[in-house]
Parts: sequence; C-alpha cells; structure tokens
Amino acid sequence: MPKTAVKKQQRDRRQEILEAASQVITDRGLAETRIQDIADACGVSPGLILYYFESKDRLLAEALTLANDRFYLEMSREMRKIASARGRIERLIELSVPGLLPEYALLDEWALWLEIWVRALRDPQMAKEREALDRRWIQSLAEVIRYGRQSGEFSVQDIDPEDVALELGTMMDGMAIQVLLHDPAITPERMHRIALDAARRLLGYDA
Amino acid sequence: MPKTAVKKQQRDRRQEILEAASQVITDRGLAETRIQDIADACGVSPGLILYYFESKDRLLAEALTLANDRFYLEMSREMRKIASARGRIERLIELSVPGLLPEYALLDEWALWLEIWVRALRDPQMAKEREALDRRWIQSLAEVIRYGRQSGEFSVQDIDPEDVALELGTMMDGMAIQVLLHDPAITPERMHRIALDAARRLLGYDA
DNA sequence: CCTCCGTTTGAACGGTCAGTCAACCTCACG
DNA sequence: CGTGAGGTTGACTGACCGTTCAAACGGAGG
Repeated sequence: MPKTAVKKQQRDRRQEILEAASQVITDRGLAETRIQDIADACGVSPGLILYYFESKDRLLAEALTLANDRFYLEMSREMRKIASARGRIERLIELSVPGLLPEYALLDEWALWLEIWVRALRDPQMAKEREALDRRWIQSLAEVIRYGRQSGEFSVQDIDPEDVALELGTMMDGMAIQVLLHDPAITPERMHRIALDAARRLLGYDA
Repeated sequence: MPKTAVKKQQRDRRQEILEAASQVITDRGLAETRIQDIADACGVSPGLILYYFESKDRLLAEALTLANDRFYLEMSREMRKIASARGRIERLIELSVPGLLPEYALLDEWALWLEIWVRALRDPQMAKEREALDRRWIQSLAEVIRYGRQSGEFSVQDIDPEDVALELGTMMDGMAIQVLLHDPAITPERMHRIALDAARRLLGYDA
C-alpha cells in the first residue's frame, strides 16, 4: 500500500473516532465519557481507540474543539454567500442561538463550550485553545462590523469594532447558557430578539 | 445529651464538610474531587463523610450551591447599607466581576457556576436548583431597577425591569466567563467598565 | 499462495476510589 | 463508675475503567 493511502486511511479512522467522541461527550458529558462508549459509537474495539490516540485525555481534548471548528467553517461559508453587512450580522446571531434553527444541532455546540470552559480552568493547553477559538469568533464579528461601517450600513463610527464585537459576543455567551439550560425565562426566540436589538443599538442601523 | 444539642452538633459537622467540599471543588474541579480530599480538608476520616451524606454525589450537589448562597446573603446585606439605587446597582456590578475586589474570592464563586452549569445539563435536580439561583439573582437586579425607577434615579420607564435585569445579568455572565478564564482580551477592570456603561445606558442615568 | 506489515481485537492487568463495616471512642446521664 | 448511643475510624471490598499486549486479521506485493 502506498504511503499516502496509508496516511489517508489513518486520518479517516482518526477523524471517525474524534467525531464519535465528540458525539458521546455531547450525549453523556465529558466526565461520563468512557473509552468503551467511544469504541461502541464507531463500532470498533476499545483497544483501537488507544492505537490512534496516545491517551483518553488527549483524545477528549482534541474532540472538544472539533464541533467548534466545524461550526466556524460552516459560518465562514455562509458569510461569503451574504452581501450586506447587516444580513451577515443577523445571520451570525441567528446561527448562535442554541436551538433556534432546527437544522443545526447547536445545542450540542454550546454544551461542548461548557465542557471546554470547565476544562480550561485547570488545563493550560485547553486554556490556550479556548482563547484561540474565542478570539477567532470575536474576530469574525469584528470583521463584519468593520465591513458594515466601511460600507456605510452601520452608522456608529466612534467605537472600536473589536470592543463592540466583544460586548455583543459575551452577551450572547451569557444568554446562550440560559437558553441551553432551558431556562423558561429566556427562550431561543427571546434571545434572538434581544441579540438583534442589541446589535441594532450597538451598530446603529434601523429595523 | 439533649436532642437539640445533638442536632446542633450534627448540623455543624455537616456544614463543615460542605464547606470543605466546596473548597476542594474550587481547587481541584468537580471531576477531580475525591471523598478522601474532602476528608483531608476537614481533618476527618473518609468514612465520616458518608456518615453525614448519603453519597458523594449528593454531597457534591449540595456543596456546589453553598458558595452561591453565601454570596447572595452577603449581597443582600450590602444592599441594605446603600441608600441610592445607583449606588446599589454599581455595587452589585462591582461584586460580580471576578477578581476585581481582592477581599472577595469571587473567582471561586464563578468557577463553581461553571460546574453547576455542566451538571445542570444532565441532572434535573441540579437544573431546577440552578434556575432558582439564577432567578434569585435576576430578581435582585430587577428589584434595584424598580426601586431606582420609582425614586426617579433611573429615567428609563418604558421597559420591563425584569427584561433589563435579564439583559444586564446575562451580559455579565458572559463577560465573567472570559474574565474567569483569564482571557487577555477582557480584564476585570474592562468588564467593570463595560458593565457600568451598559447599566447607565439601559437604566438611563448619567456618569 | 505466501509473506509482511499495518490494523484490529478482546482478554487481562493494575490502579483508583466510592461505599461498607466492625471495632473503637467519648461523653452525657443515671 | 457503668452504660449506651451517637460519632469516628480506617482497613477492606468490589466495581469500574484506562491501558497494555499477544494474537489474529487482511490485503497488497511478490
């Protein structure tokens, strides 16, 4: 077998395991995830999991960021399809509300964020990774804001786009937690409305 | 020994264990907390822990909300000492920023919130408890807002105080996470400033 | 058809830890 | 003092689970 083919197969299997792991973590929680569960989820024996990963811990760390990476790619693709800055920011918001769009399983996405945060508290490696993921997300927001300001769609001129992005982003984090945990005080629809209002207010455009 | 004395001693020991558990969870994380650790922390043998608690799980669940209860009591006391609504809201904000005031170990407080959230994802009992804690917090904010509106300190009249409280509260949740995780993009001071600005804007009073 | 090497298996190992239990302690009360 | 009940101990157990490993598999190349 040619070397590239071997590498390809290895990468596929690795990916398969990572995706299974990500799913299991979402279902059972990080703390309750066993190697056996992951093996079951992709129909292989437990031994194979540790053939592809140095340890359970490393595998879990890698799996945690997988869904987020996928979300980011999907989001970037969507952005390119939308011309107006306002359309982009509103789509970003829409995509970020847990459970708003049935076609995206964003509840999963957000549940993994909680696990990432807890782990980042004590694992410096994960702390670094989390910061990078977060920065990437805030930068995406900031980019849309800069774009809209440049095009004249957003009237607010005197504030740093990154500051606004940060405010909007952290506010959505906070609300998403409540929505994720099914707090009756804040439904997906309500979060959606509040976030859109906040965006209009912060960026300066009309409804 | 009279029955009340027995009960008193039992309650003290229980409390002692709960507080030790709360501390250990803060230090090591929920997942890494062992009964042995808790026993060590209050200088008793592991067996005694399970003499006072049905299981490790129940103990941890109870311990998780302890710090939050204490924070709430402390906060209520502080509120009574401040006359103006504006002073109250600004004190609430100050108290909520992780690591802003050295005399309060609010990093601990917030770290426990993360653990509560993760656990609430899959434990209905904890989900209910979390919702109650959160409601209590939002209600405190709303109360101050109603007070300030009534006294004329806050000029915004047309929005539901609970809506404003929710917005302010969730925004602070989101920021607190970043601060807690030592994100360089948002220091305690910056969170403090942003939250104060948001309060002024939402409630309608001047700097 | 054989060989070889990367892949896969699943049984076995070893460490960890929640929970149990029998014995011991202590002290209030008679 | 003696007694008894509640409090405390810490060794023990049984289950669980990450990790290891020797053996088996499979298919590409000769």
